[in-house]
Amino acid sequence: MTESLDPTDWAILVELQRDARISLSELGRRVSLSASATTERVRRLESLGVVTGYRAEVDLTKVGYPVLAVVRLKYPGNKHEPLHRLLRERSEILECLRTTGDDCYTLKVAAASMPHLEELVNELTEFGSTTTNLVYSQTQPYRGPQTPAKTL
Amino acid sequence: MTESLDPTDWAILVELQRDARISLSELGRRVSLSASATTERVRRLESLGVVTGYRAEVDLTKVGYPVLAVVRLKYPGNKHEPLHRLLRERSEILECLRTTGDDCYTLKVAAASMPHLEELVNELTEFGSTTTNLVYSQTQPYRGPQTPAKTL
DNA sequence: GGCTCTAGCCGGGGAATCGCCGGTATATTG
DNA sequence: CAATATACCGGCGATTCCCCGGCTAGAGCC
Repeated sequence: MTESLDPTDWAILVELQRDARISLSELGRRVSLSASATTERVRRLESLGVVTGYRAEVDLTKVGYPVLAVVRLKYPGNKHEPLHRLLRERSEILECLRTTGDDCYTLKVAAASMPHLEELVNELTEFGSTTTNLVYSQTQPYRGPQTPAKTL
Repeated sequence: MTESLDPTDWAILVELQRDARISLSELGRRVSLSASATTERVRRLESLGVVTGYRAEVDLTKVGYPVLAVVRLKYPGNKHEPLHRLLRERSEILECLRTTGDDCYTLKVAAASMPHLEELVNELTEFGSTTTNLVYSQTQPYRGPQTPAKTL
């Protein structure tokens, strides 16, 4: 905290969200900075925890998981360890959001087939009642913020 | 298509999903391959579209978007262009899944504050009725598949 | 078997990059 | 004003990248 990010930092974040594997020199060129200054800023963003990592994005269909679903889980109990264990074990569960509302958890799940999805949902139903919606398409795979937040 | 991925390809995918900015030499060391063979495989995975990109992962709170919400949108019409335009313009909308079920769209939205979230939801409500759930926490920011799908 | 073709891997060498150091200009502080 | 801190640049050796040719194993064919 709590140095806010200046426009150059935002430019770096935008570029690295677009392509995280460009060289630091190339990144410097794009944000009009020398390579060493760029390196310094990126290191700073990493050590401040602003950038938490770099991930390759994979086409789920092409790696054998063509079925994508959103599963909402109504979880009455308060024993969360077994669920967390399942999340760790099952890399088919891509994302797990704990939310307000009746459905305490919203999960994004990838499956190889409908039987596979059924099996996954069955495992989740051990914990509570589930609502499953299949995903037709997703607009962008993922995107992060591109501009500083307006202070209201 | 449709060369399936061998164990070495999967090892590469796992490593690049964990840290997409390691050098190709280091990646080669981790998967027990020479740098040039590793490069060749990575290029192949990219050109096949298995790897669709590399993204820096950003801490939303630290860049000024501490409020995360799941918004489900019931969209009766079939005019999707205005919605798609909103998605492109508003980088606060991180993800948009079109799904089966009553709520045609499930969105993941980041906001700077509750008033900001309200404004975003108002914009979405132009298109249909919305259901909003705030996110307390998310287990892992994101994760992709780590193993080949079992063929059933 | 013997031949060819191909896929996949290795190694090498020049160009580019990385990591680290010192030096400079501006702003802040005592 | 002096001292410190911040952010930047440039330069140097070590590493990595990129592209090439060569090697080996396996498939297909005669």
